[in-house]
Amino acid sequence: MLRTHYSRDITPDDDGKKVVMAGWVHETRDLGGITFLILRDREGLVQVTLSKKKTDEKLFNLIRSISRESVVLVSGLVKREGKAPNNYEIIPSYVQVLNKAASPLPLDVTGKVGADLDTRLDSRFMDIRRQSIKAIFVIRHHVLKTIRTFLDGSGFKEINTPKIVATATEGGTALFPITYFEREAFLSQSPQLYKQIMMSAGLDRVYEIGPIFRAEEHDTTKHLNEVSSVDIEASFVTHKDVMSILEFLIEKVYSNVIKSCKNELEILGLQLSTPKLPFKRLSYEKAIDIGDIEWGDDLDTATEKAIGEKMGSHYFIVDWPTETKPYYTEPYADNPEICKAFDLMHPRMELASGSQRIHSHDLLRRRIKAQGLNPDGFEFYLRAFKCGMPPHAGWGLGLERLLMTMLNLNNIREVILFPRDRHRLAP
RNA sequence: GCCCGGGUAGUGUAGUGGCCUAUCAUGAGGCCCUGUCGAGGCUUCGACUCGGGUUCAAAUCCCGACUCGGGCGCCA
Repeated sequence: MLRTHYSRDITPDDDGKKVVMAGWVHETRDLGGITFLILRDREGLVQVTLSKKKTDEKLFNLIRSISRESVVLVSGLVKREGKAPNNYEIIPSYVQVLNKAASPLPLDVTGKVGADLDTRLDSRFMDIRRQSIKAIFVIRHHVLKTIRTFLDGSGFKEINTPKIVATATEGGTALFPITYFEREAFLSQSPQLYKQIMMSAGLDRVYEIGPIFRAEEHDTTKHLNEVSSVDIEASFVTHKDVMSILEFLIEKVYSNVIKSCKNELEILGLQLSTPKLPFKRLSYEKAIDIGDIEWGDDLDTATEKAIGEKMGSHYFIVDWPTETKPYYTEPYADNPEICKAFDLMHPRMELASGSQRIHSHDLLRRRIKAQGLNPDGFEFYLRAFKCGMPPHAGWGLGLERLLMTMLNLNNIREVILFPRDRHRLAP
C-alpha cells in the first residue's frame, strides 16, 4: 500500500504526524518564494506547501515543474496551519511522480471552465475527477447498497439471470439481435420471465439488479439503450403488497442518501427530503381525465407532465386497461377490461412498473395468444406454470431514473458511467 | 424518425458580408513575486467541422454531408 492516509483522514490535530498521500496534482500555485501543490485524492483536496528557503532545491523545482493531473506520491509531515485550507497542510520531505500527465488536458478538472456533456463523456475518466461528478457515483453506490440491504431485510434473495436470450420476453420493445454460435439470439430486455420461473422454483422472494437492453431509437434525456433495472418478484403476495414494498424502498433510499451522503449532497447543492408515505394512488381512468387522451392509450409526455404537476410528488397510477399491459398481467376477475398493474411515477417521469401476475397456466397461454404472440416461443416459461406456480407479483424499477429524479439532473446520461444511446457506443 | 437551434484554439465563448493578419476566459511556454485557496502582474502560443455555391469580398449568406443540443415520437 503506497498511501497511509486519504485527505479526509487528516485533521489539524495530526500536527507532526508523518503521512504518505497519493493522488493527482489538482493545481500548483507558484508564488516565487513559496509554492502550493493541491493534491487531490478520492476523498478531497489537501494542500502541500513548500517554502523556497526551507526546501531542498531539487524538490522545490520538481514540484514547480510538475504538470497538472500528474499522479504523485507525497511523503511528509502534517502541520497545523491557520492560513491553510482546513487548517492543516503537508510539509513534504519526499515527492515521487508516479505518472506524468500530458498536456493540454481534454477537460478542466478544477471547475473554472465548463464543458459540454458530449465532450465530458468522450473523456469520462477526466470528467469523473471533478468532485461534483464523482459525488453522483458515490451516491449511486449508496443507493445500490441501500436497495440490497432493504431487500435482504425483507426476505429477498439476490439472483442473476441470463442476458443472452432466445426470445422476446414481453413484446413491445425492439431487441438487439446477436449471433450466438450458429443461432440468432437477443440481449435481454427484462429478467421478467426468469424471475417468475423462480417463483415456481420456490425461492419465494427474489431480486435482481442488472442491465437490460432496449433497441429503440429514442433520442431523449430520459432514455438509454442499456440501463440498470432493479427487479423484484414475490410469491403469495398481491400487487398491493409489492407496491408497498416499492414505496418503502423509495423512502429508505432517500433517507439513507440524506444520512450517508451529506457531503455529496452539499457538493451538488441539493437539499433532499424524504417523500411522504403512502404515495397517492391514482386510477388510470382518473389520470386520463387530467390529460387529453382516449381510454386505452398510453400516457404521452404532455399528459405525464400535467399529471405530475398536479400530484406534486411520487404517486402510483393503478388499474390500467388490460390491453396496454404485458400478457402476464392479471386482469381483475370481475372486470377483465382492467388489470392489477401499477406504474410508480415521479412528477417528472415514470420510475417503475409492476403488477399482480397471472399464475394460471391456461389463462397465461390465452393472454399470450390474445396479444398476438406465439406461445411456442414461451414453452420454457409456460412449463413453470404447469407444476405448481404460486400466486405472485413484482415490479421493475429503473435505477438511472430513480437517481436522476432524486438528484434533479436533467439528463439520464449524468447518472451512468458510460451511457449507451442511439449514437454512443464508446467509451 | 420528425420539428427547431447549433458546430470558432485542448476546454468554454464573442463575433450574423469588408472594421477579423478573429474577442475574452481557461490552459500551455517564459519572466516577476513568501500565504495562495478561481492567487496576481508582464509576455508568448494556440481555432472559424467538411464539401460545393453566391459575391469584388464569406467565420458570417445559400445547398449538401457529418456532428451536437432541445422538444416530440418510438419505448418503460
